[in-house]
Amino acid sequence: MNSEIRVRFAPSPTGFLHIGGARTALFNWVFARRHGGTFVLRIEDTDQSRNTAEAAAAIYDGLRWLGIDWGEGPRAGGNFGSYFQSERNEIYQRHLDRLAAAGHTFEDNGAIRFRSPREHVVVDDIVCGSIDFDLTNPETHPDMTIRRADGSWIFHFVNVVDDIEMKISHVIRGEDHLSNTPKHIELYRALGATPPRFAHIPLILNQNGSKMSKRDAGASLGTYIEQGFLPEAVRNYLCLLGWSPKDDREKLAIEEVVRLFELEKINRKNASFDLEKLTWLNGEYMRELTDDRFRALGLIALANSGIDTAKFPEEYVRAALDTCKGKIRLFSELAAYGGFYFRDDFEYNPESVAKYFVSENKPRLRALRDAFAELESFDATSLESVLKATAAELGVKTGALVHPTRLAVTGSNAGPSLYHLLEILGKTKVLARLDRSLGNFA
RNA sequence: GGCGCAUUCGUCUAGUGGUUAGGACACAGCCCUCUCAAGGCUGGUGCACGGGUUCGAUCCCCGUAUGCGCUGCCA
Repeated sequence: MNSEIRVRFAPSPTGFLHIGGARTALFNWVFARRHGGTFVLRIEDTDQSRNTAEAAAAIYDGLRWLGIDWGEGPRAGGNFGSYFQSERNEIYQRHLDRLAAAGHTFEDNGAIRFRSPREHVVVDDIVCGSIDFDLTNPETHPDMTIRRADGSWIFHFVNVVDDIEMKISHVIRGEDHLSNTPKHIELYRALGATPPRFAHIPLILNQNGSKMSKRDAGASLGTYIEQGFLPEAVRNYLCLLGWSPKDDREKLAIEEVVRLFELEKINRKNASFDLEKLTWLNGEYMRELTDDRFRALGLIALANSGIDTAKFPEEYVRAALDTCKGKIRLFSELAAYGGFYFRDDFEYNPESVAKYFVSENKPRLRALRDAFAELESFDATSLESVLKATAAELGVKTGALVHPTRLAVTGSNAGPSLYHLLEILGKTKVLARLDRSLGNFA
């Protein structure tokens, strides 16, 4: 009975899911799965937030996106509800009464404070080790308020009461709570409860080493969703911040993380969030996407970039997207990489224009354009042989034709395979774009 | 200020009382190549500093510095 693992993620509904909170939730979830325990979601909305339901939705959506499900909590039910602190008033009152009856409280200007026993409290933390906190000095450790004069509750109290009531066995939370823990332990004892095991995990910092605040661009999980990151990549990256399998592997399936995860192996050092590395990892997962999923997510990404693919034949869109798969690390790059398939008004890269749209290339490109015009079958194989034959006739290297052509047709010098892209675009568009570019030469 | 936690390449990390301190991202160069990407190869940068303990410390102890957290009738 004492072996039942129950952990919780207890965010307050601020309207978005902090990336650090997401990792805390993830570690709790992985730990629960590792030990066959229960992961509880509890919404700490004591601060009379107005739009709790909407603000909490950001939390549900973020967790769901990451593939984190909860065995108990809002929308899941459970035997220890409500899972909203705003609906647990009677429970808190009951515990407060007990505390008062035992003489642990006193009133202060209408508020209720908890009278500290003033002892040494040793926090035996799974991650941080054994730490001795001296709470004997009233100057440095004043009695904490647990209920405001207006009747609303203070975090420390309700957090502890809920963890007792919900039979939480392990509290896995950010290291910013480490200094709060001795106070919480005082409360557990005063309430006659055995404190749970604690594990304080390091914080996630910005790339410059500063604290990631709500204002920082990457602080919200939502920004990664919007930019087209894959949930499995973000989840994998988050696992690697403060934890590792110790064998140099980095790309790990979540099942593997669950199999290997140990709180004891969590680092104690705060970690900086490295967007570059996340992007790299995302690219690794992008390459493994099934064609169908890549197409589906690609369509969404293009739509988000204002590109309407609906007016193109299904087969055309499919072929176009397929040439982009494996080439981009992030879906937000898709419009820049393959947007030329769907719009004629794309920008021409100025540096490339200066380099390739030069006078000596004009007759070459015109020769190629005329050769293309005579092609009956506008397929990749034919296009390649015609281009190479033309290059040979002109006495230039293949690249001398490839680069200006690509630029003329796509506006860029980076993109999908040229011959395939020409085939998909089709003769009419290709010739039109070549003609347009020929008129724009320096 | 007080209390607490931390400190291995720029970043994420592996690691040990004796290692050429390993991997990854990023970066540079080369190869491959229709570009980009991927892949292959090569390269540079690291144990914060000062004292101890020890035959020997990146690793153990103490101090300093720096960073972060807490120090609320925020959570």
